[in-house]
Amino acid sequence: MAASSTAVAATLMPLLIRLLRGASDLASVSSTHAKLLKLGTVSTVASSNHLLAAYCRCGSVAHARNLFDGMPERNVVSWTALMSGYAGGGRPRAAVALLRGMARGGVAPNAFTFSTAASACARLADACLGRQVHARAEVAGYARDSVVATALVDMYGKAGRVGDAREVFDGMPAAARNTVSWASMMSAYAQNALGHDAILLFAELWNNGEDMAPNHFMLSSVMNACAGVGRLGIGRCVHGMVFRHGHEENEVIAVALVDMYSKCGCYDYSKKVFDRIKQPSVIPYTSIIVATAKYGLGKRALALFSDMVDQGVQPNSVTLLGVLHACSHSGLVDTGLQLLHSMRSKYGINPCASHYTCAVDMLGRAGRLEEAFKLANEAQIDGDDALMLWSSLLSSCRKHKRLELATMAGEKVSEFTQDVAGALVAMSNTYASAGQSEDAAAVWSNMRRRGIRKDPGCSWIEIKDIPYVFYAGVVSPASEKARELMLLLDEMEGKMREKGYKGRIGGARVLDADEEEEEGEGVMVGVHSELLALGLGLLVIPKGMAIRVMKNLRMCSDCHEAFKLISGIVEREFVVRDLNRFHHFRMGSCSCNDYW
DNA sequence: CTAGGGTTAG
Repeated sequence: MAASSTAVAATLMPLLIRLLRGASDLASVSSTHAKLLKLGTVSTVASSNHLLAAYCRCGSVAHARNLFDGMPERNVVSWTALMSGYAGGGRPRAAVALLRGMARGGVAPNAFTFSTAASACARLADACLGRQVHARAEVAGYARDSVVATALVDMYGKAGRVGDAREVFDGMPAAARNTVSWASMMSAYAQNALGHDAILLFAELWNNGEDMAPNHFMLSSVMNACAGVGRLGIGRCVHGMVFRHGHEENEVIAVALVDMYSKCGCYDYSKKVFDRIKQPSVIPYTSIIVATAKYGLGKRALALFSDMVDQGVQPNSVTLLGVLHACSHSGLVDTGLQLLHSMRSKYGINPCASHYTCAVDMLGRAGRLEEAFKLANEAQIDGDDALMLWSSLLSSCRKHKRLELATMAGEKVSEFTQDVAGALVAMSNTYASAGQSEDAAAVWSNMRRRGIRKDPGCSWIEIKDIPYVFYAGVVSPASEKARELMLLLDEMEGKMREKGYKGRIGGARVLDADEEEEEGEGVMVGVHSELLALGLGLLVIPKGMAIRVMKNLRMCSDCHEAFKLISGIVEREFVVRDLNRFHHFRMGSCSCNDYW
């Protein structure tokens, strides 16, 4: 009798296990669980582990936990399965905490455990916790395992510690570095605004002739890097690889391409790629809407949005932000306000800080500053989000020369202690443009006293696939080209004077090779970096080709004016990507119609 | 039986 029931169990078990592996819903896992209980075999560690994993896969960590708690014996697989369940179920902190639990239970973690724990830390973007996991993995001898090390690279990258990520990557045995490891290191760079380094690493992999076909993960990471830094040349080359390796139907790749072309100043290509996507989901739609917004094509962005809704695609919070941006950059202020106030009822999305900031910016840009202040106060935003909101108001006040309101916004800003550099510079510039240079200088000396430094503004231009970066007021290294560049800008300045231009674009210093750039001493900086980049473009990019310049800050109105004039003088097209949007200069005017 | 990577915004 007993022998026959054991025999039945032995034949049924593999079947039930197979059933579990294919199960994706709670009901079928539960019913298999019941059958296993009837057979009396559930108490073995292996069958319980199968059940644990199945509960986690179908998203019911609570059931998994119950089962786990009732297990008389647990091994490393049981612990790791549960950990993976927590990590995937949006409770990464609980996942990592299990590491301590298993130590108490006397179970030794393995490579699976550490990679799961590291990936949980990545989700948390918590370098401190991640470092502890790293240390434990090191002690246990798993830190150089291919998967564990790759998870650590990803973790450090997501936690903003690129240097640590690179250290783990470099410490891996060469044989352990596979496509995933390389792709993870590239995304670590790309996600930390170090796109040029991501591209260099990609090139390194390429030039070493490693026999590693780029998969769609790697290609989208690199494409993302190209988008971030506006490297059209490399981006096109990567597009070619996408074709050669047959990834052009992949939607994630297509989105990366849409994004890359739009951020490199090629809206038309971006739109072409988008139009080839068969059934675009919310992300490609959002991407093209944001792109359209950045080119100042507000009406077109709104049309794309209504297409999307007609197709039954649910917008998300990012989509609505994109649509608000479109309204903002095109002066469709009342449409934008209606959208803000109806997004909850129409699309079920609660406006959050970024939506309010965008709307406040839209009102401010349009000069409706009283309304902007009212909305800013009503929105009840606090924390770091509030800094963004008030900084944006501050720059609107400056643009519309409303010093009294600027001071109010400035007071709000000065309550913050972190990341205030940008706002303080805006405040100083506000005083400067109102002619109060002493107040402006006071803000600077206050910043110096508090040790607050601002990332310098810079611009860059890609020439024959190589980026050239410029900082305000200086050209280096000293070379024949540098001198030619200065002469050209002087010449342009002269021609612009005849057309009534009052700014100054020549006279940057040429730095000698061994000379270090000094700290900016005061409010006045020299020639802005975008003009230097433009000058190089004029020197070396053949006539007939558009010159594309990228900048890490917003374009100032003097430079904007200069670009317009020069486009008329030399009869060429320039595309400038600034922090927020694109400007397309042609025949003396700009696509933004001076509204930005 | 348990593990790592990619897309939209800021």
